[in-house]
Amino acid sequence: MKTLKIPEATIIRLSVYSRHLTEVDRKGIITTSSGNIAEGVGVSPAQVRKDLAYFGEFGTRGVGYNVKDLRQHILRILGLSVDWSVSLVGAGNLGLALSTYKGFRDRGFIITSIFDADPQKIGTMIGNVEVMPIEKLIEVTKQNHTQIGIVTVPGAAAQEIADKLIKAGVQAILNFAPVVLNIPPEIELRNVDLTVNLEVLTFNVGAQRF
Amino acid sequence: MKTLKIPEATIIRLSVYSRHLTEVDRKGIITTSSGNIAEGVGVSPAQVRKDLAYFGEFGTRGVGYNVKDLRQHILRILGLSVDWSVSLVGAGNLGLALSTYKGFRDRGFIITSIFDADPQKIGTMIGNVEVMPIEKLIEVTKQNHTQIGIVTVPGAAAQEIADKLIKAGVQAILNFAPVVLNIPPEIELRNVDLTVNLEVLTFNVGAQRF
DNA sequence: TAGATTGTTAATCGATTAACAATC
DNA sequence: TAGATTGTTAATCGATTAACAATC
Repeated sequence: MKTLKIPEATIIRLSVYSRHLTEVDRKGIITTSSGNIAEGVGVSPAQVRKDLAYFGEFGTRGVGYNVKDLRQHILRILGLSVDWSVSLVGAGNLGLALSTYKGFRDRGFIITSIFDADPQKIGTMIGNVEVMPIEKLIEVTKQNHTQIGIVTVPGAAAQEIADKLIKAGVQAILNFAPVVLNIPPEIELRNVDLTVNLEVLTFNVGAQRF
Repeated sequence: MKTLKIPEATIIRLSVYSRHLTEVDRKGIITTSSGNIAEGVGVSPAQVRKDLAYFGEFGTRGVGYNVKDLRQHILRILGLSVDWSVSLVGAGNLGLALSTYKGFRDRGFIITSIFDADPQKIGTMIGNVEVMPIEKLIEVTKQNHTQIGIVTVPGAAAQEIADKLIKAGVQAILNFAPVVLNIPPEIELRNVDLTVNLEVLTFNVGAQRF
């Protein structure tokens, strides 16, 4: 099996392209080009073609790309031709926000279970999902064959929760806790670090100092 | 003025190093090394030294780094030796979560005003900040000399809000709306794209296909 | 001094950009 | 055919890693 390594930046851009194509399709436009896409998302046309070239030939020389087709191809590449079951751990404000975030369901991410340590929260409903105690995390996540865990607990609890999620068989974790998690290499991990993002901004605002 | 360009990846890592050093300092440890830091945050020692070398010499050969000193140096580099005023626009669940996020205040990011388009929300309090109408955004943000805007409105409204923030004089925008914003080059912009992050995970989980 | 660890240079690796032949 | 646009190769640019002299 060919394991050509693909830049992560390419994957991020593909996700953005697909969202752009959804918009373009909604406008009823049939055909587009690397130049159009590039303009729509703020990259170069060569970048668009290079990114797509990792996965095949989706266009027609002299013509461009069929919008619907290309969109479908990219969704399939990203693994979005099927739904994904997600366990969310930590029903604080951020967990609540993510649980009710429309964008996830639109892309096929279904939050099938929510867990929290706070007895006050257990049994309450978020959307149509009941908040369950952490003690049920492994059992329920296993039962649902859930592939993805989202961690929105405080930093101090995050490693323990990640360990439980992995024990429950998830293949990927999206971590919002501001800590470096220790995770076996076969588990996919991404960190969304809210303060780090602000700090890149403040560095750049003052960057003329260097 | 020397304008040595510094990789964005370096800035992100510096932020993580500083957080790690806060922990180490809390444990009462006086001296550390690039090897210790590297182990703590999951990078190589050479990477740590290289990142620091962009900004000066902070260590002692044969000895290592003073924890408190290095932490302070990094915070200053990141622009965190002063507080930053933040305007948050969009008081939905995500806006609420960010408004009450302890981690921001801990690093010197003070949310000084919150705006929303929903008349139902206007006048309600989030923490000790009153939700104001969008019509007041420019005036209040200017008055406060706010440097940073956080956008947590729906995608369709995001560009308009970004324009207003820029008109109000912010220097940086953290955008959570899943759209590509059009922003003048002198304004710093970072996008936190929640679905894109999940999609990088699903791609990687299925990546053996390529 | 001997051992440890930095700061820095050179080598490697990887990603982006530019150019253009292929082809609709 | 002439014009347009892809797919792909080569050139460039940038970031990471490895190695080591400096030095505490």
